[in-house]
Amino acid sequence: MFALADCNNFFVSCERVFRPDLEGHPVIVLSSNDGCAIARSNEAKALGIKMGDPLFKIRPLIERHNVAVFSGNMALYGDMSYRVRLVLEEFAPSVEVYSIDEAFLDLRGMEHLDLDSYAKEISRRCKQLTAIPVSVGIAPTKTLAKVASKLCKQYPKLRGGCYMHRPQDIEKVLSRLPIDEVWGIGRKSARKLRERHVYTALDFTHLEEPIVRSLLGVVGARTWRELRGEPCIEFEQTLEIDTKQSICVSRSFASEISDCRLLVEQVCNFAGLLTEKLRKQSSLCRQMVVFAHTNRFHEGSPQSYGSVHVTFPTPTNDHRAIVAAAARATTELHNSKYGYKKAGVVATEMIPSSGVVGSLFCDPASEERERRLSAAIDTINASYGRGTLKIATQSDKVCYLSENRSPCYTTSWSDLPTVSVK
DNA sequence: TCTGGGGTCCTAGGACCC
DNA sequence: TCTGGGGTCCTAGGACCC
Repeated sequence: MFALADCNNFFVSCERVFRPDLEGHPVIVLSSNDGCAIARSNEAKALGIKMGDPLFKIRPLIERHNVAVFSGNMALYGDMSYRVRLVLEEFAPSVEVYSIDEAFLDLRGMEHLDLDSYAKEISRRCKQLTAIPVSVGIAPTKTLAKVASKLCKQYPKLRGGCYMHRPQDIEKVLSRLPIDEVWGIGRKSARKLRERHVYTALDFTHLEEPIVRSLLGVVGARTWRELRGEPCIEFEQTLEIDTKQSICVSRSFASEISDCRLLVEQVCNFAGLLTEKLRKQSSLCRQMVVFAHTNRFHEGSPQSYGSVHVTFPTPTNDHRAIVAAAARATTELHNSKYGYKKAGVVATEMIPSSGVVGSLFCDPASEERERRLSAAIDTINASYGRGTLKIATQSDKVCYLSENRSPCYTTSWSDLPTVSVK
C-alpha cells in the first residue's frame, strides 16, 4: 500500500497559517509577475476563479467579493513544505517528496494496521503541528492513492483520510471520476479517449491493453495498469540532496523590453541565480541555453522565440564564466525590432562537480581562484542578502511585479531581491 | 493595459556504425 | 534491373506533472 499526502490549496493554506482571519474568506495566490491565479481557497473556487486565470480578467470578481490576493512567496511555501515533510516522516520508513505540496509514503509491510485510521491520524497530526490541512489517500498503487486523497477533499466526513482497497469500492469511485482528472491523463490524452467514448476512469480500465498502448504509449499503459490495481510506478525515496538534471531560471517582465542593455542585465541576473543553484547542488553544466520570447498573447506584433546554445569547454558552475556567456548570448539573440516579454537561462548536460576532469588547456591554479571567488560570492550573499555582491553586468532592477507579498514569516531570507522597479 | 515557472519522461526521425 | 539487417546515439518536440 502507498499513501499520498496532499496539502489542500497549499499556497493559500500557508498564507492562512499567519492570517487566521482569512479562514472562510476567499483567498488567491498569484504566479510570478502577479500574472495568474495559481492557488485558490475553496471559497475562491466557488466564485468561479479557475486555475491559471489571469489577474486582469478576474479583477471585477475580486473587488466585488473582496477576495484576498497574495503574490507568490516561495520562500514561505518551501519552508512550510519542509515542516509537513518532517511530520510525514514519523509515519513511514520512507517518504517520496513528489512536489512542494505532495508526498508519497511507502506503507508496504504495514498492511496489518488499521489503515483508514492511520490515514486520518496522519492528517490530524499534520494539522496539529503545522496548521496545514492535508488529505491522505491510501491505496494499492500510487495512481489510486491520488484518487483516494481527492476523495478526502470532496467529503469532509472522511476527516482528511481515506483507505481505498476493496475492488468494489475502487470500481464505484472510478465510475464517478472523469477521465481528465486521472493522474497522468492530460488534455490531449483525455480528448483522444473521449473520442472513443471513454468518459470515466472506469471506462478507461475496460479498454483492451493494446488499444491503450497504441493510443497513449507506454506512459498511458502504466496509468491503465495502476488504475486496475497493479503497481508499476516505482516508489523513489527522496534523498536529502535532490539533484536536478536541468535547472531553469526565467521570468516574464511587467512590460516589454526592447533595449539590449536592459535585457542583458536581466538575463545576467537570471544567470547569476542559475550559478548559485548549480553550486548549491554541487553540479557543473556543460551546456546553457539562453532564450528570449516576445509576448505570445500580442497577436499582430512580430513574434520571436529565439534561443542560443552555449557549450562550455569544460563543465562549469563558475559565476563569472556563466554570467559572461549569458551576456554574450543575449547580445547575439537580441534584435531591437522586438519587445521581449520573457527571458531565461537553462543549464543542461549536468554532472556532479566531484566528477570533473580538467581540460588540458586550462590552468588549474586559475580554476581554483575562480572556484574560491564563486564560493565567496555565495557566502557573502547568504549573509547579507541575495544580490549584495554581483557582476557589474547584473542589475539592481527587477522588471517584474510582486506587489502583494506576505512577509517571510518563517525564514530569514527571501528568494527575491528587495529593489523592484517597474 | 494586464496572461507563471520549473521540471521529467518518452518518441520519432536522422545520422552514423558495422 | 537487382540494392540487407541491425544496431546506437543524438536531438527536437510533445505530453505530462505541480
